[in-house]
Amino acid sequence: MRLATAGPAPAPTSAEEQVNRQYPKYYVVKSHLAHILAQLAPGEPLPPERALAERFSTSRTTIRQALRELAIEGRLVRMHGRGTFAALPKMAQRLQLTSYTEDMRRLGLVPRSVLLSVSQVRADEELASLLDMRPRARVLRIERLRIANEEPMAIETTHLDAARFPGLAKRLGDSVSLYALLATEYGIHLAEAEETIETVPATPREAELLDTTVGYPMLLLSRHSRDTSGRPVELAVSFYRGDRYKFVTQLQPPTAPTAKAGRTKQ
Amino acid sequence: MRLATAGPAPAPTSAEEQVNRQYPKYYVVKSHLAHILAQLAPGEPLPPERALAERFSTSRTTIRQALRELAIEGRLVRMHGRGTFAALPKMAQRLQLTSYTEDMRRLGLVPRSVLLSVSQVRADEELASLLDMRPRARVLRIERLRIANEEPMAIETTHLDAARFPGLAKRLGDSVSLYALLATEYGIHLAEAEETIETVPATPREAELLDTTVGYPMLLLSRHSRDTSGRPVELAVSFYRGDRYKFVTQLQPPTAPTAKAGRTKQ
DNA sequence: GAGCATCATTGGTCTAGACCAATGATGCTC
DNA sequence: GAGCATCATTGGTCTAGACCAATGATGCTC
Repeated sequence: MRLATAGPAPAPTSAEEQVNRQYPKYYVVKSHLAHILAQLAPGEPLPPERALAERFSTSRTTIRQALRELAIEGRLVRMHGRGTFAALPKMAQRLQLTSYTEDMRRLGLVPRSVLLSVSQVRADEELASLLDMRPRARVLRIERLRIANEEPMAIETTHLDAARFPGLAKRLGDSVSLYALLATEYGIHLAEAEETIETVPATPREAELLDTTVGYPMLLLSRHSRDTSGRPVELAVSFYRGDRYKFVTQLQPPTAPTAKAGRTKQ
Repeated sequence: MRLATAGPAPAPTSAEEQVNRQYPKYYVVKSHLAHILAQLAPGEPLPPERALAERFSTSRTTIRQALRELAIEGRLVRMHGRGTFAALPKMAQRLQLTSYTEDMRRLGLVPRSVLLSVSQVRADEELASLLDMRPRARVLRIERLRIANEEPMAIETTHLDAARFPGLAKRLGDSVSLYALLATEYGIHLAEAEETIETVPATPREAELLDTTVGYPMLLLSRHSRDTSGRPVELAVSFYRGDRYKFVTQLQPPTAPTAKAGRTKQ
C-alpha cells in the first residue's frame, strides 16, 4: 500500500460503494459479523481475526474494530491465545439498597467477596463534604472484589469515616458483610441512598481484576448512603463490566408529598 | 519500521521500561495527557494529534487511542477539522417518571424536541409481551430528538399500542409533550415504570444525530411504563451520549410493607 | 507414563503512512 | 465589498505488517 493510487483520479465508485459511502467499512463488516453471530450458540467460536480479514478482504485492524464493538455490546467474548466466542446475554442487576450477598442469593448465584485492601486515607474536599467530615480527616477505604459463581463481577471501593467506626478494619475479611457489621457492631442501619450511574473506560487494574480488556466501557456506580437519622454513612463506588451487566430501577412519578407519606394505597 | 530489529536479541530493557511494561504505551500517554488537560479550562485547545505524536515519540494511532479514552471519559471533545478541546463535566440527569420538558426546566435549560419520525410497525414477540398486545398487532413508533439549550441530548423512541391511541399520530409535532397528550386526550396517567440502563456503542445514525463519534459508548435507557391501573402503556428507549451524561437515582431498602405504606416518618 | 520444553495459533499493541472529510482562513474574481 | 474557489489544518478511516503474550497441543526426555 506504500504505492497506492499513483495515477490521476481513481475510477468513479460503483453504485453500491456510493450507498455504503456513508458507513465506515468496519461498520459494514460488523453488521455481517453480527449476522453470523446470531446463528451461534453461546460459547461457539468465531473464525480467528486473520481468517476474517482475508474473508472480508480487509485489514486485521478493521476486523478488530468490528469485533471490539461486538464485544462491548456483550455479543461476543475474546480470549487471548484462545479465540473469539459467542457470549451469553447481559445480566440484569437491580438497583436497591441491599447487601450484595442477599442480591446474589435472590438471583440464585453463589456469592463470594475477596477483600483486596483496607487502608486509611485523608478526605479531600469532596469526600469530606459527602461524608460530613472535616477535610483531611481520616477515611477508611475498603476495596473488595465481588464474585458470583466464581466469576469476577465488580470491584467495590467503600469510604467511611474512620473515627466513627473504630475497630472496623479488624473485623473485615473475605465474604464478610459490611452492612451486617455496621448494624450489629455499630447500630447503624442504612435508610436511603443516592446512586449515580455512568460509563468509564476500564483501567489496566480493573481490566486485570475483572478479566476484561483495558479501555472497554465499564459501568461505574457511585452510592452515597445515609442512616435512619439522615446522616451520611458511606460513599461506595463500584465498577461493573459494561458488556456483562445492565441495571434496572423502579420509577415513580413525583407525587404530591401526601401521597408518599400519608396514604396507604396499594 | 519495515526493517525493525534485524539483528539478534534487542538490548535488555531499562529499569524504567520494566516498570512500564505492565502498562500499554497508550495508557502512559493518556496519563500524561490527563495531567495536561487538568490545567486547561473547558474549551481550551489541546495540541493537534500530529504534534502530540511527535512530542511523545509515538505514532498517531497511539495518541488517538489515548485521546479516544479521554473523550469517552468526557474530559475532552474532538471536533473534526477544528481540533481537540477540554470538555465541560458530565451533566447529571435524574431518573424519574416525569416529562422531559419539566425535567429540563427544573435544570434551568431550554428544552426542545424534534419529531424525527412517526410510523406503524408490527409488534414482535418481545414487544407484544411488554405492551400486553397480540404479536404482529400494530405498534405506533415515535422517534424524537431531545434538545436542551440547542444542544442535541438524546434520541428517544417510544412504542405504543396503535389501536389504543387512535389519532395520536396526527396530534404529535415538534416539542409536543406525549405524556400530556396521553393524559388530556386519552385519560391515561403513568403511575410506575421499570427502567433499564446499559452501555452500547453509537451507531452511525446515533453519532450523526447526537454530534458524536461512531462506536463511542452511549447510555441506553429502556423504560417500560404502566398506567394507574397497572396496564402497560409504553416502551421507550433513549440514547444519551455516555461522555456527556450520567444518571442519578434514589434507593430505598426493601422495607417491610408497613414501613412504606403506613408510617409517616419524614 | 510423568514432566517439561517447544511450537503453532490466537488475540493485543504499536508503527508509518495513505487518503478522506470537515473547517475556516486566504485571496482571487467580478 | 460580496461571493466564491483554493488551500492549509485537523480529526477520521484504513492499510500491511512487526512484534508481543497467552494458550494449549505436540513431542521429546528421563
